[in-house]
Amino acid sequence: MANTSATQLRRVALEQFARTGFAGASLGSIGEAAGLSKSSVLYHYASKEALLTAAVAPALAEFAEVVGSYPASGGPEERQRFVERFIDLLLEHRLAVHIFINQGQSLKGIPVIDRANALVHQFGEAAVDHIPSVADRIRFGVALGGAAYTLVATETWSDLDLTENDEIRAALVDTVSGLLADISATAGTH
Amino acid sequence: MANTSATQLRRVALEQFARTGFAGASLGSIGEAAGLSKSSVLYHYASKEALLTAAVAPALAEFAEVVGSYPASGGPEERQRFVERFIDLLLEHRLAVHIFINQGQSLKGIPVIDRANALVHQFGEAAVDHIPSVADRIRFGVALGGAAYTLVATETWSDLDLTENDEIRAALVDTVSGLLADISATAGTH
DNA sequence: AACTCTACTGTCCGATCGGTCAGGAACCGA
DNA sequence: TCGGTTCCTGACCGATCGGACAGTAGAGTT
Repeated sequence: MANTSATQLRRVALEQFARTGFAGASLGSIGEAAGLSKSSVLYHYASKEALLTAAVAPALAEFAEVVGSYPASGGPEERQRFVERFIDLLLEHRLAVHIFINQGQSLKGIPVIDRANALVHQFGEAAVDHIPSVADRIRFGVALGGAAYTLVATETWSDLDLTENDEIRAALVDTVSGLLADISATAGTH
Repeated sequence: MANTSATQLRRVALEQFARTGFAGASLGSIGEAAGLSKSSVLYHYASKEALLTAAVAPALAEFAEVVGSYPASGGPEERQRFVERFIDLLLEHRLAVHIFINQGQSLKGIPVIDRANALVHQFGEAAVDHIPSVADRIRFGVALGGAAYTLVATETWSDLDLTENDEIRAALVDTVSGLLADISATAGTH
């Protein structure tokens, strides 16, 4: 029941949309990779856009939850918990995150992408709100963006299994926590 | 002489290839944005692939130079100089870097992209060679990948002029240097 | 005036795109 | 055995893609 054609299509589509881009991935090649015809893809999902929506929906929901839990004001232990949640989100949904980051602008107009863009914007505003200096905002961007990018790059250029790799998770949490700790140290003085 | 149709086309093409993806950007839309017809685009560049090649050529040349100057063994002051060169490269050629990072896999087979991929690979190998621990490799990835991503994201979601912004450059150099300093500190002990 | 070269364009072509539609095969409870 | 539902398919359509090609306007040259 868990491995239906519909879920298989979602998986394949997510990967191709992330790798080749939404425009570059054709319904035919997605169907072929899933062992189906183009017509069958359109049987399960009414349109290419609907397939994209279904493919990124779980990531979007979890992303919204994590962004909502951002501790604008809070102690270092709350911040630590947030970083871990964020890293876990990136690990689990790195393909969807890759789509949001790299195609968020060119796919404007597609509702699910607009919702993701709104979340990113809201996240950025919340962060900028309590991070006054340019240097600290850059640090914030390098920390979170760097973590997101590193996961995609690692998967692209090596063959490590990221989902089950606690060492990588720990290293990411450590690096990002370190960067953000520098921020709260200086931001706390304003 | 500097602002010919050919150079204008290169600029427009670089931006559209980065934003919409190589597959998503059509010769017609590139020509339209440059005030020319699709036929004129193909007059100046024999094919879409040739246009891509011409658009990223300067970035690729400089990238090769910078990667070649990577100080596998060297003091902290050499490392500092390398970081500054790298950040300047990202600032100047961030659109091309964006293409290399995000479309390097899907555009395999195009010579100029293969050359860029080889450089990235060579860069990664050189780094991994003298960075033994997983934690430090992650730190390395977050530092350089995060810097590259942050520039593109900043340009995407804000309207700052990055080329002339010394504050951002300084913040990036500082952040990346800090991360890499942690690496040389621990890597020196092996 | 005739010629040449450069920059540019409109038209046409085959391939591929997303999407529609009619229908086939397997299984269903009645 | 039958009608209904689910899953899947090939054939087809209009649009758009990258690219080929013939031709034109204009500036120089002789």
